[in-house]
Amino acid sequence: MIKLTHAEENYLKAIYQLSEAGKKGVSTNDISAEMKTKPASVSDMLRKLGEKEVIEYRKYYGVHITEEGKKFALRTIRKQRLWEVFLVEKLRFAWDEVAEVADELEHVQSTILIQRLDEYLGFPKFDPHGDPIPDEYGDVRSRPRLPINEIDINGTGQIVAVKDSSAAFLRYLDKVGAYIGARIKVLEKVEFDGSIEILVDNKKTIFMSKDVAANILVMV
Amino acid sequence: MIKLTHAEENYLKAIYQLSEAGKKGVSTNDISAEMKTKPASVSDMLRKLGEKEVIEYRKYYGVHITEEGKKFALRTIRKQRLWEVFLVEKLRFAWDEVAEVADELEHVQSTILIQRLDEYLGFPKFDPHGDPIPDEYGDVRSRPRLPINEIDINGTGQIVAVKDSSAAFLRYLDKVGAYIGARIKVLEKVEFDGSIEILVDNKKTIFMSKDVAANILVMV
DNA sequence: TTAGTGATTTAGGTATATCTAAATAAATAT
DNA sequence: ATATTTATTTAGATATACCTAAATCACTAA
Ligand SMILES: [Mn+2]
Ligand SMILES: [Mn+2]
Ligand SMILES: [Mn+2]
Ligand SMILES: [Mn+2]
Repeated sequence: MIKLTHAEENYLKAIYQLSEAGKKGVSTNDISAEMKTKPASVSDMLRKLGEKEVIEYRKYYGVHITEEGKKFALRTIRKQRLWEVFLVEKLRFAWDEVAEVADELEHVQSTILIQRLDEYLGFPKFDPHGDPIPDEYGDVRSRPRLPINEIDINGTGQIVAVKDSSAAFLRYLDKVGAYIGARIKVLEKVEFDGSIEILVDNKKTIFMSKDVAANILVMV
Repeated sequence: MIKLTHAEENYLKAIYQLSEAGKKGVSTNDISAEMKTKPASVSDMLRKLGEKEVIEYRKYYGVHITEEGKKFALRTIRKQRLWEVFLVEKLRFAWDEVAEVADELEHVQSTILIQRLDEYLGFPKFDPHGDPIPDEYGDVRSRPRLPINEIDINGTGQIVAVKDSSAAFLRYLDKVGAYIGARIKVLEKVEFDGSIEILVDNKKTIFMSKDVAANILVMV
């Protein structure tokens, strides 16, 4: 049976998520940026992950995650997101405060711990950022969702997730009053810079840049 | 500010607990046995802990923990015991199943996490094995307690802790029906081998060896 | 089609945490 | 008081996970 270290789990999760985002092979530099380590360290790690056959690694041509690798990555992601739910729902963490702690908790090794946590939380399907929680077999049920900037004028929907989970972005959303579950309607799209005005819960209007809008995901 | 690695935290906790048990300096071999590492590895670690001034280390003469070291050890112990309470109270772990998992969870770095966990658990004062949980300043309020074999015939009391927290011992206690909180009365002490018969909750009698009795702590 | 640039890997180094085997200090027994 | 035993440390290795600097590969632009 393959065993992964904490560092290997972190890299593999990053590789999985980068490959989901981009579809094609993931580059050393992308991983380096995501992991905040130097490209040289990434090359080292890719060799090791290749040997463990959780990625397919061709020098100079980026990596692809294997089926086996996906299973490991999804297991880590499941743990991360369950712990995020725990921190928010049970320990009253804000959604911008969970990243660091969940990034440690996700490495605790215990199958029963995760099963029990899942049960204790009521088998949540989504984490505090709207991201789907894989089940124990690695199945992810993802909802169809669109960034706000791709919604037509007068189109309506419900905020279901954020693409960027950085503390800075999340705190900004808190400040302007955008949150998961909010019902929105697109009131105006400025041709010039793509900025957008939305109505939240039929009460409040929010102006946002195209950049912000692109990071808020809505179910129509 | 001193930073300790996971391994250093584990060693320091072991050293603290061994020195509490024995009072005098702790030997390399004792630590080696407790940590399940070789004496050579312990020597290495002692040098490092000495440099960080959490222990006082004189080669060949064992170690003493410093005041600074005690603070760190008690912080780790606090975290371990709070997580043990969480696992038992919230996730329905048995008291013999928590050791391994809590031994990982105790290393998660987040002051707020522990404060919130403490609050969430209702500020418990004792862990599932009856051991006191230090407060956030490292103060431990320990109850006076005696091993059953030191109680006189017809003496009564309440089981408040176990000295040995190994899964084997705890499962044995489950089997014979001894548990934290049980009210007991010493019915007989066999002169020959020190074995003891007790009455539990005025209902059930249990025979136990002196060895077992010595590991069950009672408040009189 | 080749020179140059940027991406990537390799080489060599540090720090942590372990090990085995050898050396040495301390404790014990004769 | 010395020899033997036991405890402990040191020496030298391995494995992980990083780093910087140098080398090398791949792609692109002339
Ligand atoms: Mn992580
Ligand atoms: Mn999340
Ligand atoms: Mn531990
Ligand atoms: Mn305990």
